[in-house]
Amino acid sequence: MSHNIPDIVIGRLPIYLRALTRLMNEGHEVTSSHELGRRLGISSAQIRKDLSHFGGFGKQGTGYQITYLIDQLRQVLKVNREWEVALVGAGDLGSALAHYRGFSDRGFRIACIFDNSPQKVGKQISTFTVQPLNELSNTVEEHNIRIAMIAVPAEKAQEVADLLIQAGVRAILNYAPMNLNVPPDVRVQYIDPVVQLQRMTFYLT
Amino acid sequence: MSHNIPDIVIGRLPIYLRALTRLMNEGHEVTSSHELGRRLGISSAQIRKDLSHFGGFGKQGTGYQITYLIDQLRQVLKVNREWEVALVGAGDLGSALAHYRGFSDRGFRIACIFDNSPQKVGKQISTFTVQPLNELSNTVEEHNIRIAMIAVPAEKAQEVADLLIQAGVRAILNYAPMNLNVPPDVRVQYIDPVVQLQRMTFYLT
DNA sequence: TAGATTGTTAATCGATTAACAATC
DNA sequence: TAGATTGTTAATCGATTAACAATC
Repeated sequence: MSHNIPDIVIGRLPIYLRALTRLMNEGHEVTSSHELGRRLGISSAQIRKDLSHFGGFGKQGTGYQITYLIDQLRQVLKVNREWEVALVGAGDLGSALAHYRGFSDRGFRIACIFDNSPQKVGKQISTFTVQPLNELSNTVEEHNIRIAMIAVPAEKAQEVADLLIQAGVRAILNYAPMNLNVPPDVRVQYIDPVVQLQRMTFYLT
Repeated sequence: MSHNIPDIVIGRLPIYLRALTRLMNEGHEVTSSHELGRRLGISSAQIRKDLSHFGGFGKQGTGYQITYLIDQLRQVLKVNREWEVALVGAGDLGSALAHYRGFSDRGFRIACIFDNSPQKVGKQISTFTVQPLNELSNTVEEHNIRIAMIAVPAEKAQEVADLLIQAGVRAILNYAPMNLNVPPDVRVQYIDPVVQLQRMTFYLT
């Protein structure tokens, strides 16, 4: 079972989870590695191999009980609970994230929003009041927050990351278009739409 | 040179390009595979190998002229021009994208925005007027637009994708949290913040 | 039983790394 | 020249796929 799972396998589990949830909402009760693979453009062998790292979740001849597999994957990924997330940056993007309704049923809840511009501090965004950056350490430590999203300009991203890590954050979703330098026990994921667009233009004729 | 470049290599080039631009802005004129690798957490061998697919851009003993390498990578990725992008969805996220200033100097320009809600159509967002979805085909075809961003609810994403592809789009950046079914000559990239968060919680203690 | 599909092993494929001659 | 770094080849490492016995 769970010896040392490759990163790349962990990276696919949320995709499986999303597809399974969709299948469930469409009224399916059971699926197979073939059906899931067809939907995702992944080989059925890979899906079975990936899942086998964590246990035998299926039945020969019939496949996988969808609700059961969803439960198991949520457990593996530790999203069978609600994680509080700190959001730094209350610009257009930060506001859009604050309003986004899609976090809560997938394991996350924004708990606080920070910004250092005087125009933003004190502002009401969704159900939150924007806090100044100098309250970040206290708030994050008090709530024992381990996850943060950075939606500030590139020039500020590294210093914000340093602050967050200092306060105990160990997972960062960085929307600023730059690489962050972090200690080895901190995970970072990046969202840069321009990078993703540039990954496609090469193939356009 | 350019026989059949692995996807994964193409995927790293925009990261190199971003880091090189940053180095340039910091005043550097020359860099090495070691320096770049250190910044990105990538081995120097991999960077040299990746670049060697497209030519010899460096000099033994000294490294890479940054402005030259940037030029070459922009050429390889075909972002040494400005691509017009169609944006579908004028909600919080669509609006944030419309206001984002970071596209233009990296090869992209939003050219039009579509939404099918009566409250949104006709609305002014940034410098755009939101157009109804039934104008999508005409506008996309007229401008010969090849790239689109989808920022609509998950339930609508597949039908919007079908419309876009029908109109000639061949590269889609999908913000809706679901997999799209597209023909093999269409590239899709996905942005789902929850997936990225779920890739990190596994590692939290 | 016949048909289907899992979980796993072994084979294949591809990507990363190490090493070094070439050379600035 | 001495030191540094590239581009490339070969070795290593890891991930994907194919195949199939087990079994529902």
